[in-house]
Amino acid sequence: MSKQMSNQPKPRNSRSTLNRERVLLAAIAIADRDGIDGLSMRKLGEELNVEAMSIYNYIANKDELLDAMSDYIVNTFERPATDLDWKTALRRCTLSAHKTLWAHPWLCALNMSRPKISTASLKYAESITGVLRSAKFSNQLTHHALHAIDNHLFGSTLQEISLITGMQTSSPEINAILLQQMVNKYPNISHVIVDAVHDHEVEFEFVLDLLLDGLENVRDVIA
Amino acid sequence: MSKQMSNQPKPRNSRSTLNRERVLLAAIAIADRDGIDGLSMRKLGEELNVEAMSIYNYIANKDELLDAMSDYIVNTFERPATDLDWKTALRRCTLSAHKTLWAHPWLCALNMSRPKISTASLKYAESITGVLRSAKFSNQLTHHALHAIDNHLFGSTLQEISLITGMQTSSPEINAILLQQMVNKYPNISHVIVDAVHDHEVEFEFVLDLLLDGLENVRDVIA
DNA sequence: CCTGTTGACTTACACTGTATGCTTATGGTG
DNA sequence: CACCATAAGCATACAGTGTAAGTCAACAGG
Repeated sequence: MSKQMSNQPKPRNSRSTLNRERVLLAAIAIADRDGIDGLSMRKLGEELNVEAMSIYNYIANKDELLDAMSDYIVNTFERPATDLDWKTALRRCTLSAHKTLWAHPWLCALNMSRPKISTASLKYAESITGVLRSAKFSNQLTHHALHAIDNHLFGSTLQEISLITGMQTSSPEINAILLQQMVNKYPNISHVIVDAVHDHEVEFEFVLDLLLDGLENVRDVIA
Repeated sequence: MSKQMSNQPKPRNSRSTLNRERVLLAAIAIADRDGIDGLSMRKLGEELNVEAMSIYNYIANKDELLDAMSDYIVNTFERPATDLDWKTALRRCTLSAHKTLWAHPWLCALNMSRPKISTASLKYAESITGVLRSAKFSNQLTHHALHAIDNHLFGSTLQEISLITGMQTSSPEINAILLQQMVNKYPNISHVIVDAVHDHEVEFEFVLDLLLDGLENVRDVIA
């Protein structure tokens, strides 16, 4: 009976410097620094002072690594408070998640483009769904609301991020020239752009409120 | 003066079977068939009965190819009709674009993850902006509306597509088992899922209407 | 016919993820 | 204490990627 039951593959020898969490954190650090395309197994090994192949003792393949990275962060999403009214609670936690996504610019694209329905995402969705149900939304409307909020969170943030990084790749002067040329070709856009406030946070909140208010309205009209 | 001016790189020798459009169409066909990851320069060459390197006579690099593919399709987006009220016009062309995106499942992710502001996207945005301005939306609100609609179009569609393709990768039996396990772990989601209608088209339209109605409301309240 | 242009081909290189087999340190057991 | 099965880390190798560089042949204009 002295045989230890190690269902978790906890390494018992002190030699092992590696473990799943260290791999994950290093991978996230690289992705934050060099972008998700800059994350290769060899570079990850370098970061961990280990050969690339050693990493495969802790993850099955790169896809699983990417999934795990995504899960790791989604798990840190702030959950909706249960002692607030539904709108404030969802508003608050969505804005919090929005901020988290900005801290890891690669996460949006990763999460949206990979089909996996992870337990992390499910747990988060479960909490949101709970709030909506408590607020007397119908099943159908809860379903719509969940998707609407989720899409806005990931979709808008992704667009914000890719727009910004796109701007940053070209120099300011080039952007200025492009803007000048735009005035001729795209009069409507130019006109709007000039005196519209460009604040992602504001814009994100605006549409979020549009959705939340709209959902509330539909709920009350039907009821 | 017999020398022909060929500013467009039109090949004059009959030998050349290749041209930019043929490359583009073949690339789109492969992406539609095998997914965007299944599109490699060598496979593209094979499809065109040509070696991979020959393609580089018509495109600078793969990134430019991807941009061009995206542009090619965005250019086919139905433009908003000018003889309809703004809401119907935007509703109609957004639903049309939604359908087009579904026909090329790789487009959403591609377009959202690459920062480039293409002329194709700008032209489309210009037309939308025109409609909004004609409908007496303020500059600020037009700006918000444009982003809201655009985000919904690409964001929601991307999520729909990746969800579907995710389901398809695992077998139906596995999905059934997962669903069963979910009932315990995620009671709220399970409860909602059971009798909610799952129709992407309906869901997409629902949120779209939420946005359009909300925007109209904000416009009229402010005015 | 000759010649310069150009489009297609060939080769080569630096990457990628990862399958396979080897080495070596380690902790548990006799 | 000695041994050894185990597993962590390593080295090699392979198929695949995008693409730079150099070669070759077919065509058009003179």
